[in-house]
Amino acid sequence: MSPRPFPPAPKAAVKPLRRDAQRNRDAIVAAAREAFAREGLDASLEGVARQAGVAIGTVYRHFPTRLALVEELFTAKFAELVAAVEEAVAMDDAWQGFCHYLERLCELQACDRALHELLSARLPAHVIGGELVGRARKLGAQVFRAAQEQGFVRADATPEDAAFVIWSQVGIIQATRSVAPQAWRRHLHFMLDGFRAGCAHPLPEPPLTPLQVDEALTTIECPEHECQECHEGQ
Amino acid sequence: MSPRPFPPAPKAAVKPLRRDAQRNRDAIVAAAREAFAREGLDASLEGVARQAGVAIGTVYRHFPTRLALVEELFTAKFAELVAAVEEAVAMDDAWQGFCHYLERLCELQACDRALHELLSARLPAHVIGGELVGRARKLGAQVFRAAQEQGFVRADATPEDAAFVIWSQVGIIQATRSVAPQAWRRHLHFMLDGFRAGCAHPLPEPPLTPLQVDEALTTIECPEHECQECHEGQ
DNA sequence: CCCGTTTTCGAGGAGCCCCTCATGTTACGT
DNA sequence: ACGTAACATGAGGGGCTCCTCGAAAACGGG
Repeated sequence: MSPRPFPPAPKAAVKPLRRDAQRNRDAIVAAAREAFAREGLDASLEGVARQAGVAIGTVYRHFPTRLALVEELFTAKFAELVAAVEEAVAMDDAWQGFCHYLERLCELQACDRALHELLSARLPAHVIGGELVGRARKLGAQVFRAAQEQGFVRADATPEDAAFVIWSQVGIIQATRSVAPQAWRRHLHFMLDGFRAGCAHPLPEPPLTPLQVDEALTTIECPEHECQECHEGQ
Repeated sequence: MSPRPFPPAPKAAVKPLRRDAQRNRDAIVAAAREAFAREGLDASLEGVARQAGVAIGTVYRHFPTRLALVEELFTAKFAELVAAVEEAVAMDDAWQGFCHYLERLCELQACDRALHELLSARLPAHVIGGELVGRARKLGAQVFRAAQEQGFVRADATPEDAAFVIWSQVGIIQATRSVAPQAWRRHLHFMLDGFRAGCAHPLPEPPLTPLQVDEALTTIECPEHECQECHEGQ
């Protein structure tokens, strides 16, 4: 990867932070990155503050809401994801593109618990990834269809079935991470074989519609009961 | 059989509960069943008490620990599971047995969030299911091997790979339950096709060893804090 | 009907977390 | 060197849950 060719302030207009403030902000982001990767989206902000060596109030000054912090942390990751899909699209062999796409996706999930919670359902994706997620999904569908049209992927599958890969890896990764951190790759390849044309047997259920996937992804799976994040107004 | 001089205690030996106590106990169990099915193993015991119409202290009198309550609720379910596997073992067509086993397993998971947390990793299984779980696993392996020996299941898979089905369904069920409650069946059939001989392509990772599965299942997935193994690269 | 035993009740200590805000501190332009 | 806006602090109020324990109530055998 080459360094960014763009001039320094493409999105300036942001007030420069005071030096100490910037330092603290960086510490918070670093601590949060670790905590969220390890503990998921519910990581304690007080823990983050402790780890960063600042008071809790400072965290709230920089990131008025948990969502703001999550956004800060994960737009980069989402960009990585989009990059991966774009690579996949560009591949000649559509099956290899398909594999690459899913493999990269799972790889990203595997190192970051919060990311796979995000990808699975935990927060309104549009709030976080914005158009990045939309773009990734559109491109992903494209990759899928290419592989299907070239006859690699079974005809009765749809791009929505790729969601099964994401959703299923959540459990696999969580269960095996401490015992065999790469086991998800084995599972992925079982699933890839399941997607192949040639050994397709009838499926008992219709595919999810894009809308259903959308709902499943937007439905906030909060820790039961009432979820404050459902309420838009802060 | 000769008459015993002692009052028989064939399997009871449990002190009879006072009538009101029994009533409360039943109410607690019923409320807990609902709450655990809906909210998982972390369901609030105070919520259960509220729902059952008793005070929190009463819950603790009947079930001194959360584990005791879970045990009460789930030994029956585990027995159902064992029954399902036994049916599977008895089937002539080993592939059908295999399918039946996995389908039934997933069905049980699908209606009960706590159960699939239990089956996945959330609590030391030996504490709960005791020999039931052990028995189910042994029989499950038998079903698997039969299907493999009859040439239905790919040769490079092992009984341990069946754990992937359980683990993966956790995410699927959670994500799709509110939108398409039967979607897990579709996913299951993708996986079944992935297990079939005939379309097997090389797998990138070795299978888990029985011991690894055991560790993964016994490792208490505590609510965060303790597992920092998971970090690797960035 | 009475009284010992069993059972229930629910306030309360302890822990963890969220988020706010009045107060004190610091950086930086002039 | 100084004033001020920007920033940091952390106690504190509000929630939720776990679990304990002494006092009060209910049961049921004699």
